[in-house]
Amino acid sequence: MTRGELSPAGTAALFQFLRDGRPRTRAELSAETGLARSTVAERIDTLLSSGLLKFSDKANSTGGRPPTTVAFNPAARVVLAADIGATHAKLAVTDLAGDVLVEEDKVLDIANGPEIVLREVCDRGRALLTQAGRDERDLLGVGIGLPGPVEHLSGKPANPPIMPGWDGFDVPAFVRGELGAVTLVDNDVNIMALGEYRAHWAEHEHMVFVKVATGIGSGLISYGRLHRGSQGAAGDMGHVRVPHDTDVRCRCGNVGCLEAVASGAAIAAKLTEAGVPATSSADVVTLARNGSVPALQYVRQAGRDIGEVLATAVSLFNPSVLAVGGALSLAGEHLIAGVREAVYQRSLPLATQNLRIVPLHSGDEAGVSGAAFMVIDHALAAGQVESLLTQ
Amino acid sequence: MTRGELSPAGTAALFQFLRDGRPRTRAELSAETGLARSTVAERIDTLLSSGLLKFSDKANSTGGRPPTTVAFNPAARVVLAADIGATHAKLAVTDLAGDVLVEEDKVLDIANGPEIVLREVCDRGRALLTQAGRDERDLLGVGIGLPGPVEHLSGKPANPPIMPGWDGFDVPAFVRGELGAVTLVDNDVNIMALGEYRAHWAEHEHMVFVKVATGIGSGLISYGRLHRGSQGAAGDMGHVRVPHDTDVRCRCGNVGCLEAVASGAAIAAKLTEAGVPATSSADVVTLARNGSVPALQYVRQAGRDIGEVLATAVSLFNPSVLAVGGALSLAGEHLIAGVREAVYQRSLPLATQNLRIVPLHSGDEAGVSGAAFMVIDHALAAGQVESLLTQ
DNA sequence: GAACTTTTGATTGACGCTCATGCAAAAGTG
DNA sequence: CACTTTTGCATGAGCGTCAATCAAAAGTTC
Repeated sequence: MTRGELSPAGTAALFQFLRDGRPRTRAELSAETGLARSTVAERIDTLLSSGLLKFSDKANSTGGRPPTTVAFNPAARVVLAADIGATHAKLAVTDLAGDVLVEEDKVLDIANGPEIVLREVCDRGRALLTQAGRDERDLLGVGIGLPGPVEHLSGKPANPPIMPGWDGFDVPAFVRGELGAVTLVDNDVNIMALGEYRAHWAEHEHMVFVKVATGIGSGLISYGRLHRGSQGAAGDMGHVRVPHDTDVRCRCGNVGCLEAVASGAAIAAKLTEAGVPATSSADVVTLARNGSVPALQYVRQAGRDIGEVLATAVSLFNPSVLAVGGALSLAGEHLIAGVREAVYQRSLPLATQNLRIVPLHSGDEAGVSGAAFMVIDHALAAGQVESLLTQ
Repeated sequence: MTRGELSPAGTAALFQFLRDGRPRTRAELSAETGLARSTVAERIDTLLSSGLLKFSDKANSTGGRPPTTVAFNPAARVVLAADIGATHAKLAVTDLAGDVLVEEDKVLDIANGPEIVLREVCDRGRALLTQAGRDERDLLGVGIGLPGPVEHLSGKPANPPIMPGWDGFDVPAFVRGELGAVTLVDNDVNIMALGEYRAHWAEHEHMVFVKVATGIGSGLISYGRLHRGSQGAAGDMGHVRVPHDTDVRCRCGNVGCLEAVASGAAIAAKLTEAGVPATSSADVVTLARNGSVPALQYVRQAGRDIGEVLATAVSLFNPSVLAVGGALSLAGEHLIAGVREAVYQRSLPLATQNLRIVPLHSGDEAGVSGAAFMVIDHALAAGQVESLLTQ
């Protein structure tokens, strides 16, 4: 009787050991998993020929033949990631480590509706694949971030305020029709949170990410996983009440909403009123960078206001990392300084003693990186790897 | 070659299918799992003899011999659960469905320190076991809730404000020494949240539970799992700022804390000041039940204040259930009415359209029930069941 | 360069788990 | 009582895992 051909479940289980990217020798794997050397060897062979593993450097010899090591091979497949905003999009092809291989910024108008926008994304995606030297058969999946609430399970936008024509549109079905690949969708703040978390803070359990731009939103990571909420609406911060400024009217109809007080749009309005013309977050950032005193003051105060709300989030959610990103965070350290000021003042010592309040480390790649991780986490999870072994 | 004796992993996997308590026939299990009839039969035998399954009613005949059904047997083991408060404790022995078999309320002072308190809990626990007709060998584990922050992984209280002598005490080691059973510990609000969730809202993904008594705290359930936070301090609501009343000083040194405005202690103080003497939450409840107008007004206003903070929690966390419990919630519908008023006013429609704001369904059993579920979930999870099969 | 050490790949038989099958007894229905 | 369906028991085939062995490969040490 010859030895068995393959055990998909067992092989996938071994692969999970190697997901972290650290190279290991066969002997180490045998010891770690408790499997026999022959079993490990056979499974390694399967994984090597599927491409999911690759040979790594030889380890140091201890007097005899040095052991070869094998490691996760991020180049086995690629992911197409799209971070779609209201007026432009960033596309990228990443490897399985979430590292961007090629990327591209595109001007597009989300208001053109899903067919036009998504077809363009798919067309440019194909071009990027080619540019990266890969093709559609290498696609592990497609990850898309959209600027509005998304029901993640179905991939359909849910009552998005700024995406005419997108409500209920079956994004995964459309993209699958174009590119033939599994497609996952989430809102842009969530994928930024995921990208920042997985790229820089994965050893922490809980994180809060806040994006301050034209609007204000946040993403929550609980036990390393995005907390999406029951409507996919978790992280909404824009219409939380700020503990002062209760007279400011918000477009939502309420008063004192954070977005009406501390968003890029709100600051621009305040500046204009103060005689310093500004219409957008970008204007505010430019002014702040050029040393405009009122701009700096307003940005810092916005940081404090946001910090007031984040103090509540910190008390409730008790994260160990609070990351601040979005266009307004590009106006130097003033925003985050205001956030720190308010959070440390308003939170109990227990909640802040191990809390790090940091600017976004990922820069503007956070979105596509997170979209990629969303796909990678799904497709490389336990129970999904088997399908990658046959090919 | 005879058929194999047992496959612990596979048998445990079959058991997970039956965890929901629904009786099933062997044929159904074979179809659901894809396993052969003979394999299912053998595993069922193993589970029956371990006691984890029991025979259930016969299903209806379709013309021939009616199939027997098997179901999860909650009586296979028992759990000792303790919900320890500042001045008294509730102990219970539950079955594996979390149902209370026997229970007991005890007066005790947490300030006596861990040895005295825990020894008494263990002694009474043994008595309760006997009363339930079981003994220590039937113990699946012990679950304990404590009135302060707990590092759940180690089971050690972490800087508890009202538990002198408990800081860093190794509760699981002590209890294991007394009763020889696995012991899990968490704070009392978390176990109440878990108890309420598992007993009444398990089909929902996300829940927020708030306990309003002498203090104010909350427990968060994310994807059916307690979100404990990085210091085990998640859910702290007492020192979140209320968007008005910013002049009220709190014992924590800050101003405008929710606890200084809306807790049972705060209401009692306000009533006393208004000429209606009251010193505790219980006094407030009694007054409110007797129709004291100022008491009703203050309770309702406390509900609004708490609702203001919960509105933020709802926006951020986007639960589908918000459960309100704690001593003050016993003062009729006034507290929850205030909560509803503020939450619905201050939250976006997307977050509230599927939100239910409900009083605690579990009553004062929520704590022990949650402590039991904490143990059950841990011990009956994938990978833990195997150890129960050998015996 | 030779002897030694350690890893690797290939081979083998033993063993245990799962499956499909068959059969007789059990326990109902009509 | 004939019929139907479930159940328990037995059997051999197939497959995966393991332990053991051996020879080749690839370094280190003297």
